[in-house]
Amino acid sequence: MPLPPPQRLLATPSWLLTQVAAAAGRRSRERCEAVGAARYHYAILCAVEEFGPCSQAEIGARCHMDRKDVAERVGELERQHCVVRCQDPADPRRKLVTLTDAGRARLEEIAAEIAVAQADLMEPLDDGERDALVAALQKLLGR
Amino acid sequence: MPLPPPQRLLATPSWLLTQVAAAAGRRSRERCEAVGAARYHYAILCAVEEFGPCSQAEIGARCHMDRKDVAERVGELERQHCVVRCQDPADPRRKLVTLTDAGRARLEEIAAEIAVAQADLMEPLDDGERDALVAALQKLLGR
DNA sequence: GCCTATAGTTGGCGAGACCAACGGAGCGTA
DNA sequence: TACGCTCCGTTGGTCTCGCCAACTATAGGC
Repeated sequence: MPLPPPQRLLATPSWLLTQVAAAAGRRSRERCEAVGAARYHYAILCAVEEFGPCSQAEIGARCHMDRKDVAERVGELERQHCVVRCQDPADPRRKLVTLTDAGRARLEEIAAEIAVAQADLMEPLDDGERDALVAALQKLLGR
Repeated sequence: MPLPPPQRLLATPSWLLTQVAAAAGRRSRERCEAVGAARYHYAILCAVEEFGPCSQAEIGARCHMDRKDVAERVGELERQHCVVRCQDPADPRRKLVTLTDAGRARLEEIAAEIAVAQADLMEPLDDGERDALVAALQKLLGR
């Protein structure tokens, strides 16, 4: 039987967000690990799929990831032949990350797992509540 | 100018939660550090204030913290004379954590900082949206 | 008197967010 | 043209947070 948390914490959005995000992260991580992937990989693959070959800096800016972490994870994806890295002819500083066919298949594989995790997480909410939650989070993010 | 994230991520609650929780955590942490405290300290002080002298195990269960972390943080609070730890006469295994006057003052000090962080975080939302967000998060947590 | 469960403590791990420094390369300007 | 500033990728760290394993001591049921 779970003991109720202190009222102060229950009224503190940052605490609630931390708790729920931890639970959501756990679910997503477990699902990703089931197919041998990490959460970062999903974000990178999504970015490369939607915005085409793009630099690591752009991936980091779009997915709110540190440059270091992008470099590491892209390296992992490259070793799995999910993406290829090649120098940008227009600017040799940049390395363009391109999705391969294997990467596209991998993306859909991970996406299916992620979808299960989301459904599991959001199960207690009805459709209206889910939409409201997502909208509120997007609003908080968009600054 | 912030580049927009991939649509897939924007539609993924767990990703949104992680991002917003990270931003919220950053704000709260900065505010807590301004008065030389950690976020864990606030949770512990809240629990002890609301539920009276209680065991470390109970604090952990209520605040969703690992026993190890509770022990460490309570030790820090004790060194700052914010709480006292004494053996439970009814069960020598338990250590009852009790709030001191200094601890109560410290709690209010930290609470004021936390409140600023919350107001800052939730600024883009109107009252209705805030209530809906908090209610949805509580619902997701309550399982 | 056993056996299991619980409480506290110690030590460690892994994921994530973040920061600092470096070399290489673009770009504007004097 | 040469300088300075900025950006990109890379390496090597740090810090928080959640979590797990092992150990000792004790409670409670059998």
